[in-house]
Amino acid sequence: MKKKISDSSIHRLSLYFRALSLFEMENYETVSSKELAKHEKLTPAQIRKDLSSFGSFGTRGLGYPVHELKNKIASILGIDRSWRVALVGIGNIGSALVSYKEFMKHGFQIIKLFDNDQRKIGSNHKGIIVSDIKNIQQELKESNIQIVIISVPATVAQNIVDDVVEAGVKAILNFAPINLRVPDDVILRNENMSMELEYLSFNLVNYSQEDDIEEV
Amino acid sequence: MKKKISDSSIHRLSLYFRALSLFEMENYETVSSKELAKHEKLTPAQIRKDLSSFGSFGTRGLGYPVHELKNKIASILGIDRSWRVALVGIGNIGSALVSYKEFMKHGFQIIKLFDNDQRKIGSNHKGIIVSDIKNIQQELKESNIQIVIISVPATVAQNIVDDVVEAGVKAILNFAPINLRVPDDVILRNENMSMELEYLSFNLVNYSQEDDIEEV
DNA sequence: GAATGTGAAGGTTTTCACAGCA
DNA sequence: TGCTGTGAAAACCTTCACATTC
Repeated sequence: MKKKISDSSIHRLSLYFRALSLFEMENYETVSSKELAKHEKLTPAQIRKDLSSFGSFGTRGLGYPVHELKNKIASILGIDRSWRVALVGIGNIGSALVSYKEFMKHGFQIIKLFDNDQRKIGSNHKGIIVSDIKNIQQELKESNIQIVIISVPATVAQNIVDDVVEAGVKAILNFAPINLRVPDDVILRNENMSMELEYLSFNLVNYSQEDDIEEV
Repeated sequence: MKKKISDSSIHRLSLYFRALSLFEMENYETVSSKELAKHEKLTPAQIRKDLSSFGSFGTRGLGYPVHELKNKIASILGIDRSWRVALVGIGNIGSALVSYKEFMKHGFQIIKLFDNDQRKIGSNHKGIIVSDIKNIQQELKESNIQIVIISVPATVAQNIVDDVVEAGVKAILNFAPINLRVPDDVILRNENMSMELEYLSFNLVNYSQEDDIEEV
């Protein structure tokens, strides 16, 4: 057991979960890898391979039981429970994330907010009082926070992450456009929104229709 | 020429650009693949490979000229120019993106906003008057929009994308948690913020320290 | 001496194709 | 018959290692 699961495979599990939620709402009992593949623009073989690394969930000749598979994936992804999340930096992006319903839907409960701006400290965002970042270590521990979202300017992000790590948090989602250093036992992911726009511009510049005629 | 550049390679170019901007600010003249690699937690070989698919930018024994390479990458990524961007859906996420400075820094100018909410239409966000989504096709064409950002609820996203495509836009960045259909000549990228949180929870659940002892 | 540029090797991920089961 | 589960093959991506250049 316990082969390494690839990053892309984990990401695809999120897609499967989302697709299955939709199929469930439309009262599908079962769904085939082919249908799922079509829905998410993937190949049936890939879906079967992905799922097979966690077990045999389907029935030959029939497909996968929608409700059951959805629950199974939720459990694999760890979104069948509630996660205690804190968010640091109540700027543009930060405020938007506090109200972002998709997070709650998947069990990510933002229950603590931090900022260093005196005007924001003590204010109420969606029922949460903003704490002073000075007390972050203590408060993260007290509230048993499991995941921290960083949405502060790049210049201060590393210092904050150091505090967060020292407070014992093992999972961090970083929106600051900078590469942060964390110890090996801490999982860090970056959300870099410019990156996808740059991907678009790269493709607009390099692969516009006309080019396709040429070869080699 | 014209080998296919991989998605991850394009994404890494964005990282190189960011790192080079920093090195430039610190007045580095040249930088080696080793230094860049350390900065972005990659391998030197990978950086050299990535860059070599676009040309020979370095000097053996010396490294890469920071300023020049930065400009070169900007040109490859197409961020050495200004892009005309429209944003649809002035909700939580939408409003945050309008004020997101990283976009402007990389040449992505949000110059049109659309919404279907009568209370928002006509209002002013960062100097832009929100247009009625009814007129989206005409206004996208009139303003020569090249990239559209979708930040509307999942239920209405496909309809809007259909309009956007019909207006001739070839690049779309989608924040709605749904898989959108577009023709082959339109580039669509998805920004799925829950996905990264789910990646974190997967790892918290499946790979906590203790497990590492076991094998096979 | 130092660091690039790059074929070749090695590793990982995806796809194929089919045996096996409902 | 229809669709899963899975080894094997193919495709893709990363790392190695070294000849080459400054």
